[in-house]
Amino acid sequence: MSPRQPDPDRALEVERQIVEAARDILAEGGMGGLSMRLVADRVGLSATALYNYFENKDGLVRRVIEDAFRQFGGYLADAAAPHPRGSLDRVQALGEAYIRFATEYTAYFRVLFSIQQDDPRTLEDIPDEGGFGLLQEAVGDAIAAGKMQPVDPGLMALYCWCVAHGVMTIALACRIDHCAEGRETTLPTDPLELFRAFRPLMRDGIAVPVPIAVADREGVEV
Amino acid sequence: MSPRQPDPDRALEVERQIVEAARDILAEGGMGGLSMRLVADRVGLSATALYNYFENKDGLVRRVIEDAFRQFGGYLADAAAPHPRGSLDRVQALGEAYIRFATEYTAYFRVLFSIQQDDPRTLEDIPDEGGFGLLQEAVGDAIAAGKMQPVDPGLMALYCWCVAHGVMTIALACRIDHCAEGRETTLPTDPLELFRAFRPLMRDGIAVPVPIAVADREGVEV
DNA sequence: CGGCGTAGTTAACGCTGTTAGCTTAACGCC
DNA sequence: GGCGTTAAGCTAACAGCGTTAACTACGCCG
Repeated sequence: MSPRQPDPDRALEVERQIVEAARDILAEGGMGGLSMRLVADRVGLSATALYNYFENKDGLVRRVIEDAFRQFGGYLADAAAPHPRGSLDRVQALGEAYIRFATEYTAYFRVLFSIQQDDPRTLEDIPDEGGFGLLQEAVGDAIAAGKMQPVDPGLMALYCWCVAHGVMTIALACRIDHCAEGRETTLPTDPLELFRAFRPLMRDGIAVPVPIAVADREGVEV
Repeated sequence: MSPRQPDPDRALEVERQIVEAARDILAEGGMGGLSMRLVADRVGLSATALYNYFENKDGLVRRVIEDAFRQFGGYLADAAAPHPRGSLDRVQALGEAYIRFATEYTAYFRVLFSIQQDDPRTLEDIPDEGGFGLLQEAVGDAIAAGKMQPVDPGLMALYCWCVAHGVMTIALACRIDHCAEGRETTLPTDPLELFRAFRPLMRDGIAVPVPIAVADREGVEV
């Protein structure tokens, strides 16, 4: 016995090339442009050879997504780094970086947060450690510093995430400018500008505040 | 001459059956389960016959989406009807109906607001008249009634939409409960509950308010 | 050298959207 | 009634997809 030994280094190298090709194709033409045969052509293999490295197309895509999530996490971390912990600016910077990443790497974002797939399990590992944990930490610090409402940091972080994610997904699915047709004032069509326009509403709320000290001084009026 | 006349009534009836079959298949198995041959089988035609009624698969899907958007608009209108115009409850009811529709008709919602497609133009007509216009109206009334911050109603409506949409798309793409792993408190995993948990944050903002009357009385403390 | 396992190949299956070409049926007119 | 015209359907086919089965070339070890 003792047949031919597998070469782990070479296998990893080929695997890396496959993932890289798949990533490029995905970034170029989106999910619809990705096929096993095309990936195989790029790395100079036949389509069936890919099945030696990945169980199936789903496995390959999953791998690309994992890498993209890691890159996403790094992107967010870089954006947060310049801002001091406990500051609202740090939270805002994370939100804006979220939008910028989605704008810059739209094809990735589309795949990362597609609502098409029936099994959201594939996404459950990476975003938490990468992105959401970072946001939750920043939010927790800001709450501890008295800059944000003293609520559950997880809930607060999730809320901030929802706003940024909502802005981006709506911007990708619909044309915002069309929502405002026939209006006098114009809405920002750029997602980042829109997100920034939301800042006052996020900070101070959508309802007219009823400050206690003022409320018992006179009738509620704004 | 004088050849055979086309029968518009029958053509419309067949077209209706095709759309209905496509809608059902979409609701059952999502976008991935929809194929021309399957639709054709359901209505007792061959796949190629569908091309007499729709330009291609995209056209058929677009038609189904249009219908779904109309249904969506009606769903929202029904939810808003019981609440008086100008009330915050009406706005909140619209938001909750948004979540409920997405939960109840998930397959529709996935197709309606997919971020996969590269052309968001297809979505641009219906949602405005159906859903967004309604929300914008409710928000405008609430602002006029002094219940909401006096900002551009379009911007305010878009903000509310982003929150609801963010909640739903995140819930569909990731598992919320996994975001909170290893935490002491638990986050609501149900989208509707989560949206309701966000209500205080939406109302009063995420930042600690600094009421003027209180701020100059003592140091800022919460 | 003989055997064995790795890493690749080609051929094929069943599916997809879509087109071309053919057939059937209904209608009005002579 | 027969005929031309046309709507509406059909089958066959093409190119592409993910995936499996069967086969081949290569290198190691005993």
